Amino acid sequence: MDNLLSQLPGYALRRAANTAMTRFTAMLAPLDVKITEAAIFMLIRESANLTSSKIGKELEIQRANMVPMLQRMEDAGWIQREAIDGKSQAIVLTAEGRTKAEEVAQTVEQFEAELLHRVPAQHRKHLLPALNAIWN
Amino acid sequence: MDNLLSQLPGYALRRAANTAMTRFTAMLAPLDVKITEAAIFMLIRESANLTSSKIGKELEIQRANMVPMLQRMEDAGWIQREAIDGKSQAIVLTAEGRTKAEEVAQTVEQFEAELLHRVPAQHRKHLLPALNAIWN
DNA sequence: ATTTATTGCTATCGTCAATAGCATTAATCA
DNA sequence: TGATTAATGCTATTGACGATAGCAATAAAT
Repeated sequence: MDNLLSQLPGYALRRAANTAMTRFTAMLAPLDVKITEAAIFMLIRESANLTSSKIGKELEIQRANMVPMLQRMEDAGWIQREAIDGKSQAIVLTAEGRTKAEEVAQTVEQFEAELLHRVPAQHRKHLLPALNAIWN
Repeated sequence: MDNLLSQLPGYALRRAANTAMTRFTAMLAPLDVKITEAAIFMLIRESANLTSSKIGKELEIQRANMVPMLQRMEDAGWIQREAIDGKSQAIVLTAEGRTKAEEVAQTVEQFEAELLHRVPAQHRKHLLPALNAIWN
């Protein structure tokens, strides 16, 4: 009965993403970090002088939806805003935020390793290029 | 800058699913059918005497979340409930629902074909087993 | 200098999934 | 058989994430 739907790549994609993200959510929970915040951490950890809209463009998160994310991250003491000009503000990690970012990076690494491990070896190297072809 | 995250299978999985589901949503919109409803249609189209909780188990949708779905599908005139015993009810397609189910199935086929087409040929046959390994 | 684009924001909505709890009925087993 | 346990369908609420429409201020472009 399940055969039916699990023959469909689109359905499998949805289910796989769901399963993986549930797992990732659980792994991030002890850090009190959400998935999207983890992505933001990964980004600003490596690049300085990113603004909200630059991050949004990169992660394809709309400006309007960046606001509460960054607000929470600021309230948590992880990021600070620094005026670039009268319009733009750089999103900068605080000391606490840097620590959190490293913990996140470590969790990401673990999560990604687990994920790949689930995929049979003969399919493993095809996963990333296949997925990237779907959204790029 | 994107290189960073798009090296991560988990991130790619999330983005790919997102892109694909956005596309699927758009394709279903003219039918006034939502993604989860499409899955339900695909299921009850092929199996008779499914109950809400059987569908839920199959699709891993919680009982509580099945309620508004089936309610909407009933209000739309696509399904009917038929008592099996004092506790369970079969979810049955109406005539209108059968038509809708066929349209959905056709849309699914189109969507799945498009999706596979996006994946470079050399990775194509690996996608389904890789994804199924992740959630199964 | 004026028009256009960008930035950050408010407010609101939609989809999907999760949790906790409840009443009714069916199934189990002592 | 009678009492316990499990299953079914439901209400109510919450959370994460994404989408749209619109606004005021500022920067960039012509």
